[in-house]
Amino acid sequence: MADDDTLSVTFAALSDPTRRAILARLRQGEATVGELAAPHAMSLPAISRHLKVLERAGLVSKGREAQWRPCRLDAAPLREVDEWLRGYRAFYENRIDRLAAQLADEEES
Amino acid sequence: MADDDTLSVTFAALSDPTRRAILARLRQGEATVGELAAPHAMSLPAISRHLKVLERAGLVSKGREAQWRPCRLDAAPLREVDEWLRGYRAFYENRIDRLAAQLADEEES
DNA sequence: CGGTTAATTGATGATTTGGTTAAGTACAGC
DNA sequence: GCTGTACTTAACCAAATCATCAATTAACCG
Repeated sequence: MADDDTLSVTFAALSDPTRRAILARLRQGEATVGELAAPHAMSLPAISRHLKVLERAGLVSKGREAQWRPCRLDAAPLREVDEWLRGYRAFYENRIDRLAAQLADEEES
Repeated sequence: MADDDTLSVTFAALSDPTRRAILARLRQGEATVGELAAPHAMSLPAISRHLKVLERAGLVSKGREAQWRPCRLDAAPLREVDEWLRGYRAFYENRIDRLAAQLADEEES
């Protein structure tokens, strides 16, 4: 990861497929740590730590209900990712259109 | 990083501010390794490695022109990020609108 | 109280990351 | 061919990451 700026922490949190799977699961609603761990061939402590990474990135928040820690998605940091991405959108959108336009230009000359 | 799926590699590459700065610089057009290194208080080898990370992620490609390696932005992987993000857009967009709606509901009841 | 369940924390270890300096490669030009 | 410029690779080191199992905390329940 290296730095602690929001974007770096967010991207780092998203760079692990297990963590992205957890986020995907949380779109369907709250889930306990155990429920989140179930689909993964991984120990519970490992999932607990992945959740801590997501929490530190502000992507997940945990409640306390008896001995359960219901987790829920907190997507706000993704908006920053979206805004960052916006600065690059022109470079990857309509790629085919722009390629076609370029080819047309070449043909004209 | 951990895994080698495209999205993981891309997010990992983006999780470093130096690398994001390099991408930002490349939006303005091609640049040599030395030119990319100049703004950073960091040795040239360090930048060279950052570039290799970006290359492996498919975000940058290098040419060869005499002893220079002109680098250019290759934004295609960012489209995948955009697509991934799309699945979460509903959770972070119109946050204020949805909050207002929720408050209105509460007031009604 | 004692036992079970849910989850976190500690200790450990392998691997990766991100930086350094020093040496090596490749090309340009005198 | 020699020298300087551009960049990469090698060797090394410190710190972070990601997993493990074992121990701990905390709450419920009979």
